Amino acid sequence: MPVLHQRIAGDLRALIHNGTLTAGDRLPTEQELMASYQTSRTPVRQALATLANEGLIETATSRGTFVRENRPLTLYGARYERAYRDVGTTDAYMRELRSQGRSAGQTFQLKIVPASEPVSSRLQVDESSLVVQRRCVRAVDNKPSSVQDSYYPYDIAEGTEILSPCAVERGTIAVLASAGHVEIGYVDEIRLRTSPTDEENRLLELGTGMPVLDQIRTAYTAKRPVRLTWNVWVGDGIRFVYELGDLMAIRDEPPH
Amino acid sequence: MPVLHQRIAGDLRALIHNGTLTAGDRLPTEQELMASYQTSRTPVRQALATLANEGLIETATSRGTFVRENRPLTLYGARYERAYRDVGTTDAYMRELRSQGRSAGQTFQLKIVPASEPVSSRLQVDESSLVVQRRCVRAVDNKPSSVQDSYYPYDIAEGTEILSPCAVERGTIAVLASAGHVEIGYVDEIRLRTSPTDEENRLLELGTGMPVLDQIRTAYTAKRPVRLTWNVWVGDGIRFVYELGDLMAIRDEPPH
DNA sequence: AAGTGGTCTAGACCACGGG
DNA sequence: CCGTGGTCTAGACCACTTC
Repeated sequence: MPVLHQRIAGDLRALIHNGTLTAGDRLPTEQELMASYQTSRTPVRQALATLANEGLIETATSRGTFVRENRPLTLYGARYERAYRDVGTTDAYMRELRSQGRSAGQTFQLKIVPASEPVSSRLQVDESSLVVQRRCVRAVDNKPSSVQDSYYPYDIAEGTEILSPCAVERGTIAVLASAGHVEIGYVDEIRLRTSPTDEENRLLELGTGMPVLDQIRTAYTAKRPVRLTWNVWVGDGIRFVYELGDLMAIRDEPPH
Repeated sequence: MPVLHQRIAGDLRALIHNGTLTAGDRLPTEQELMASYQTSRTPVRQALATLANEGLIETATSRGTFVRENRPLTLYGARYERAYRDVGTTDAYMRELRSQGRSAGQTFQLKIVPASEPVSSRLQVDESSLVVQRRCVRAVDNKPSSVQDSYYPYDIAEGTEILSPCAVERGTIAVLASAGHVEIGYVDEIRLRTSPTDEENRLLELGTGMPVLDQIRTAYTAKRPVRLTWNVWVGDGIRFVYELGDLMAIRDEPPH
């Protein structure tokens, strides 16, 4: 038999899962829960903390506690026979998003910075040599979804649109390609990070305890790494899909 | 200026990051922290809860609070030109683990079960038709690391070693191949799950609030899906790496 | 002004682990 | 038996939002 705070959390979790409470709904206040369960504030708050941790609810100081929306975005890290095929028409991410019927928003920012360690080692440049950083903070359905930092060695970005401080319509991969830097492959790393930076907390509006997923893509030409794209996603807001091998006839979407 | 519980958490976090406290060390007791900070139990416990959430520490009732070890395992979801090449010698996972200098342990279990929804839709079999489930609970460096459930349509497993209730030395992919079911590709899905099941909590010894990562691999022959391997990893214990495209000369390991 | 969640105090009892 | 963390009580003050 679970203890009180677990029972409270379980009851509320059930209300959310069975649809009695849905995205955006306000939960009972702490006072109301204390009254319902004839208890003090501690177990009520512990129950709410648990649910907040699971990403089911979010608390808004002075306003209340609300059911959190969660429709994870599906991102194809590799799609059979599509990699580098339809590059150059428009940004692949925006296209994918629209095909899933989601609304998108983004802001751009350009910086020239010294390469920090994780960047320099992957781009195989000296630490603190200059790299171009293009930051893109993206929202899906009007909620912050990811912070993307793309890094380019300065000698490669020089003289191209990569140095323009706004979104490049045809995509930066196409820009690099027409400058002679044709990407032929990439390495994706994916890992969980449980303690986001303060900046990520602010930009992504992470609730208490929500971890992030790092997706680090190092892209190569035949000669060298030319691009490092570091995506930080709200942990429960993304699903990665990699299609690999000679898949051909099989063309179903992976389920839910 | 942060509030008290944030200061306490920050101080302890610093002690862990700078190496004053290392894996397995015991933290000051709650009483000691209350004395150090001249405060009551609440902010101390909140600070410890925060760190537990980040996976930095774990609490052991009646014994104390300890610094948690965390050396994430690197798992190659796809490695250029290696997929399906050296299959058939021994289990790929064990080989990879040994090459990273980690010790491995695993337990097996065989069941024949009706296919639940997420399994049936991916294997394209009727819901609640029979599938073979091979469960493998894996430990790395003597700590639970992942629960792997592999599912096979019954008609495919029938008459092969897949139905043997112990580890198959040459690997199940080779077994299927010699029975005429040659895998030609797979689809990997990766996502975060913030509320693990009670069973996962028990098997993986997840601390409070530690999420898990689902890695769901659906493998295909030229005709149909033949295998579904569902890995559940301790959230901060794994790093996935996918190498894609025509990478050839570039043969550095991705950094830490 | 009233109500909300965030923070903190100062206690209490419990189950459990180790000497 | 004593110390540990887990749970709970019964208060308090604050900053902030909403009315």
